[in-house]
Amino acid sequence: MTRLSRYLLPTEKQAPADAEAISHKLMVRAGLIRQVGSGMWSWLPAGWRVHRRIEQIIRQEMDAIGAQEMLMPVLQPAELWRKTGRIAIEELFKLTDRKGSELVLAMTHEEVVTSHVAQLVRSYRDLPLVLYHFQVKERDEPRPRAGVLRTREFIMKDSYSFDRDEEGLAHSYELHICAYDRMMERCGLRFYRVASDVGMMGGRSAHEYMAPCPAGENEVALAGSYAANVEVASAQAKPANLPEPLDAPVREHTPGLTTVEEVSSFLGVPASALLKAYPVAVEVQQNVGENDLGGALAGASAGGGQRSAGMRLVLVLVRGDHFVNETKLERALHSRCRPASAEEIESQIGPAGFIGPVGLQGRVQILLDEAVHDGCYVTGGNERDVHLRGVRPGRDFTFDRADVRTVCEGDLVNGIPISIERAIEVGNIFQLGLRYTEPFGARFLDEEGHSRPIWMGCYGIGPARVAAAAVEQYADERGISWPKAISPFDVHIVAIGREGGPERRAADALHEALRSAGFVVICDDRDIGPGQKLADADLLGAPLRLTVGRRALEAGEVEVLMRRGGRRAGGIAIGAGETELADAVRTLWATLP
RNA sequence: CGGGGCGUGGCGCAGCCUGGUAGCGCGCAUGAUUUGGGGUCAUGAGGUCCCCGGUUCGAAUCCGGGCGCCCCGACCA
Repeated sequence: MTRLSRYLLPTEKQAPADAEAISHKLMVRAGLIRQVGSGMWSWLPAGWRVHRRIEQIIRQEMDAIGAQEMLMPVLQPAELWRKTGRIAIEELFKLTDRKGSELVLAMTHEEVVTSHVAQLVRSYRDLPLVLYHFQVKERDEPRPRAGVLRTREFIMKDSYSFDRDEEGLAHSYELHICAYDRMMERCGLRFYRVASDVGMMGGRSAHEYMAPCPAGENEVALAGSYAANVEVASAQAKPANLPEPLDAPVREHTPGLTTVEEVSSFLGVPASALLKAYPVAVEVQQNVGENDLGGALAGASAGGGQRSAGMRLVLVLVRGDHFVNETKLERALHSRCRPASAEEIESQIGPAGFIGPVGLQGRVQILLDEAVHDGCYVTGGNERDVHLRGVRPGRDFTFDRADVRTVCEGDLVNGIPISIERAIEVGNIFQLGLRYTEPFGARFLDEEGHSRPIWMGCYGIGPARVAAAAVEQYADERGISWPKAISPFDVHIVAIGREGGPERRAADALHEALRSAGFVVICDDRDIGPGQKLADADLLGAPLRLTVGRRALEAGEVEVLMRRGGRRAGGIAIGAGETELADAVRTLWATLP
């Protein structure tokens, strides 16, 4: 029996002063988590129950697709990470032991699992293989935030698939999509599966599982069946409103006017008729073919720097009402890039705030966004206090083209306008391809005895984020409202009245009946006022609340409240036998979200 | 990495400017009262005022250094 009088559930009336996000406030207030340091959190008993229930759902769905659970260490030799080049990642914790050996704290486990597979898998008969574990991940986050949403240490389920060929990988990927869809549904989350950037993992195709909520750090673009992270989303732009074309560019004096807003209002043209010039410094690759290895990982200035051969400038042009998307830009350039420094701009292009594409031929590559259609635009004049009107791409400057802008709300995909929502990334799946198996020499012998590389995928999901997302999505002004599958308790019994009184005896009987029927029950038997108990029950958010007070005893019925929406259900007869009680609750339970 | 803010009992805060016995609300303990929405009363416990150094007769308060934590930004030229 779980009695609140004996349970560590430190609820608080006031949220921590520094909390912003709803989930942060409520999870602390409800006594689920406590902070240890920046980005470091303990899970208190009730919070840990939530975490474990989510884990269990994930575990069941992984097992259901034939994945095998194992466990790999967090502390790892740095050598493994040198092999893949990921030693250069800044978020990777590095340390040395007393002998001076270099170690890392793993942020994911591709290196270890792949090194195992490279050793242990020999034959096509050993494939396909899916391995997973729940393990702590360590990340030196530049900025931990929002309680358990972005932490430096967290538990993640990560699985790794190993296949004979690309088709096998695609199949493993599909299996994971099914498993992940089911996990999300079973956890009761509203979610989107969106196309995403491959990011630091390197590799090929990728999707993210996004739970929409205001505290989310990501934005997703949605249009009908289209769903993509804004970092990679593409869409058809709303048409620009262009002025009459001119035969040649005309100089305009624009003293001190450097922003799109200033220039467009001064010249009386809409922002969409301007070309915004965004100079970036791009890493020059010596050997593009080899790039898949280091790829997006080797930071511009990071140590190792195997193939950086200096920087060159590229002038990116997007419409004045659009924004450059650096993720898409790096993809288009097949290289890391960063905004150019003030010195680089001044020395190679022109005065900051007045730069443009005209007159740069041969000196700086010009990359024109696809949403810039033929017509005459206003651009910087590469001269202080001067802009040019009537600049026409192709006539007045030459360019390369790419889709490098961030989509806007209302842009079209297949004729359907995009909406943009904030969301928490709770899971992600990647087709890694040979990104990790090659460096570790993970190969197998096929039916003909030929050695072939193993095709790999990886798949992560964070139970803590699932929990936080559920809190965000369903909380109301009274507190948390858990989906029934992941609530710390199924039923919260509020026992009003004095200890030893008839209400308490009735509550105990109810507790025992439901417990033996398989429900996880918490009973508030504390010697405090009824208001406090009811408020704590609201805060903790179990889906079903049963109140046993004098009112109930007189009516001969226990009062039932469904937390979501605060709906009252018909009472349950107190005098009924255990079986009848359990059946009544079971019937109600089936109707809960 | 840039900007801003904060560190005083478990939580939320005041006191600091203008140096002089460390306070308030909630919580906690004990007792009484109350028992369907955080009720009431009484008594009580609990603090290295983040740390180190300096100034001073005297530092939570002033000065210097450090540590910790939070928020915003880190594309809009």
